[in-house]
Amino acid sequence: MSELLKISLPDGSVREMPEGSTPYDVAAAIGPGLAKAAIAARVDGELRDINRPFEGDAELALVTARDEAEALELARHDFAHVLAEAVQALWPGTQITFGPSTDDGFYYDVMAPASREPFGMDDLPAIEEKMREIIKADKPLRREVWSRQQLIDKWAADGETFKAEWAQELPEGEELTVYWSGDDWLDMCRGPHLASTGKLDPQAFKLMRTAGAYWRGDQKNAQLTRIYGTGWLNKKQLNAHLERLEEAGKRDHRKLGQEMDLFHLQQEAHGSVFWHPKGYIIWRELEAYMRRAIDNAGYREVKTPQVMDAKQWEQSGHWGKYRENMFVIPDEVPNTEDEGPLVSEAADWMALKPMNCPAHVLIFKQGLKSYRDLPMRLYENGCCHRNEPHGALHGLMRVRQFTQDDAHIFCREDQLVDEVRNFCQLADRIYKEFGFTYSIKLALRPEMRFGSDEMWDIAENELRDAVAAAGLNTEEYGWEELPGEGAFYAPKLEWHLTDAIGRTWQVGTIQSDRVLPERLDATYIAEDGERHRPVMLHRAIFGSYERFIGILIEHFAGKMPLWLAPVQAVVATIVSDADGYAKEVAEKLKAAGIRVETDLRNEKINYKVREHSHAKVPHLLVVGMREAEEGTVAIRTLGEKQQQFLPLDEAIAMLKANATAPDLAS
RNA sequence: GCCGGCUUAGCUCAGUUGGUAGAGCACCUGAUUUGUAAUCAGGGGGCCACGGGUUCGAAUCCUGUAGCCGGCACCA
Repeated sequence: MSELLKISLPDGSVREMPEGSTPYDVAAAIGPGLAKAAIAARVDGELRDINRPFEGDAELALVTARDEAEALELARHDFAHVLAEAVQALWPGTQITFGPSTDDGFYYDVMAPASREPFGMDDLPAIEEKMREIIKADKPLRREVWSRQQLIDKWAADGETFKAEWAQELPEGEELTVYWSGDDWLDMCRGPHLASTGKLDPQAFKLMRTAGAYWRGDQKNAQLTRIYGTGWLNKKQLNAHLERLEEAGKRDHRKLGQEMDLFHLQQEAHGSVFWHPKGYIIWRELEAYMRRAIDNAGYREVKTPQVMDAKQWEQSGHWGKYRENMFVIPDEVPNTEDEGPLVSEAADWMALKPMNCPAHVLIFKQGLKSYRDLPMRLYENGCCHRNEPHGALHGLMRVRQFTQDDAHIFCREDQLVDEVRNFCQLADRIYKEFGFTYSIKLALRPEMRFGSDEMWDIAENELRDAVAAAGLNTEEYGWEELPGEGAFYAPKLEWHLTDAIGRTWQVGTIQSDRVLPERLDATYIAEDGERHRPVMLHRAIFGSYERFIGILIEHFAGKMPLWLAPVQAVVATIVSDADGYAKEVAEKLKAAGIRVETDLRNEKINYKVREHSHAKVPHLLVVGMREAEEGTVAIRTLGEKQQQFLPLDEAIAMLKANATAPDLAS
């Protein structure tokens, strides 16, 4: 005689259910409406299939489409399975690998059969069609527990070499599961899944693109085709998402950079930016802002050589570990007479600096340093060159020539945590002044590195401690540790900002480094009269001016805050009679430090308004004969419909106040 | 670097099965003196990314290269 299971529900009630019953049975027992609405279950906190029997007494919370996060996750995961099934149905012999859900959908990595090329955009409509068929067939998704050997045999028999390889590495003891789609297709998967493919809305997904992706994320492995889709609960959500993407496209800094005449890139200098006058105003404002910040924080600014001898790079370790990314140039005028080969010894080469750190150590090393000199904080707007993989270049976000707001802090061990914490606070203040929210990560020791494990233990722990001291190691700040992602000389704290379409980019960093001071033999004289090794903190907040400006443009959709706007005001006339007054207004604004232009063209005011609005000029000062006689201006502010009529003096005072940088505003 | 796609006027884009290149905006000229998101008319503009091939003939087909776009890998 089987016992009854006690199933506690969120409202505190307990239901007794026969052994072998499922969350669905509970839902059905409560009411037909709930049975229909329930799509999955949280059993003792774990998200599970609605049809998976209880294993004992349990706490149950039924999941419905109202639980949007869970519902989306389940749907996207199911879409991924349906995608894989569809591809195999269309092209037998296709190998499948993995297909997770993503922030806005799903993907699946597949390997096309040897008989055909990798899948491309042209294949997507057919796959979508097949996916809809599978969804409409309403195939039950059934969980089954398999042994590891069963899995290996199954994949080997099917010629699924990737799956077989993975199954080989699965742990022996663990409960391994597969999910059947109907009774003719299965994938190994932890689950959970919806009850059947028919729970998906066939109109709520769209395949977006294909891309190459390496098996297990390793360049040495085969390249699979990754098919990306976006997936939602219904068509309305899908359309809203597609609209969001379109809107995000309008914020793209590459597009706005061209439209607003800020900068351009061209083939002959790919990866290096041509800054136009308007774009460079933003740069100069940021530079001035950062100089104020570092002056106040006790840094001193320096400037170091662009090119140094390869011997120097050998000593710093860059020649050995970073040379692939360095622009190397011969330290010799080629002999044009016989064009003899240039020798390849490091001694005969020079290299453009990919980083500023060695040069800052060289400044530190000039003269004897006392413990009283520490911490010594050297700052540089350092222009670096890195020969990045061409596929990595991306507008302003990833370039080959860039300028870092780079500083190196030389300090004693006992000063380190304070320095890191102070830096965290400075970075926090600065990001907030720009209106950014950031996430913070700790990148741990990489495979290719200098220094002992003990040294890395210390370095990693002190960064952890400093972040904890600053209270930033929380979910709110997206705190996460990234194994293997550190630099070859030090672990890194990383600050990340997000672009228009949700990609995150590292901007700020601080790294505690004991390797470079050692390699370049930096020392100071301590209280004991002996030479000691300083610790070196590498740090940046903008990361690079290029990337930071790219993110600013996308964040503000080109509508820069007044203090950063390249043109802060345009004085536009209605009739030529007011030209004289318009010039006078512009002169006064200019004298007050406002970046102003005049528009005296013989065009209708509607035309001028439209044009300057498109150009995202924050303030349009319209003047006609009325304003000229009264000594006023009509101010139209970007994004506002109402205009303000102000006496000229008041208008100037207002603009001047609004154009103050946030760190200078009282 | 790898996979897929793209490259036509300053910009955004058309261009049928291969037959000698088009629009809108911008620009120039003229007219228009206008009160808050496009005044009208006329004009000039192209090595169809670059190289090689197929063809009587190539923007169009094939092939190589470069750059760009989306990912991957790598990274600020």
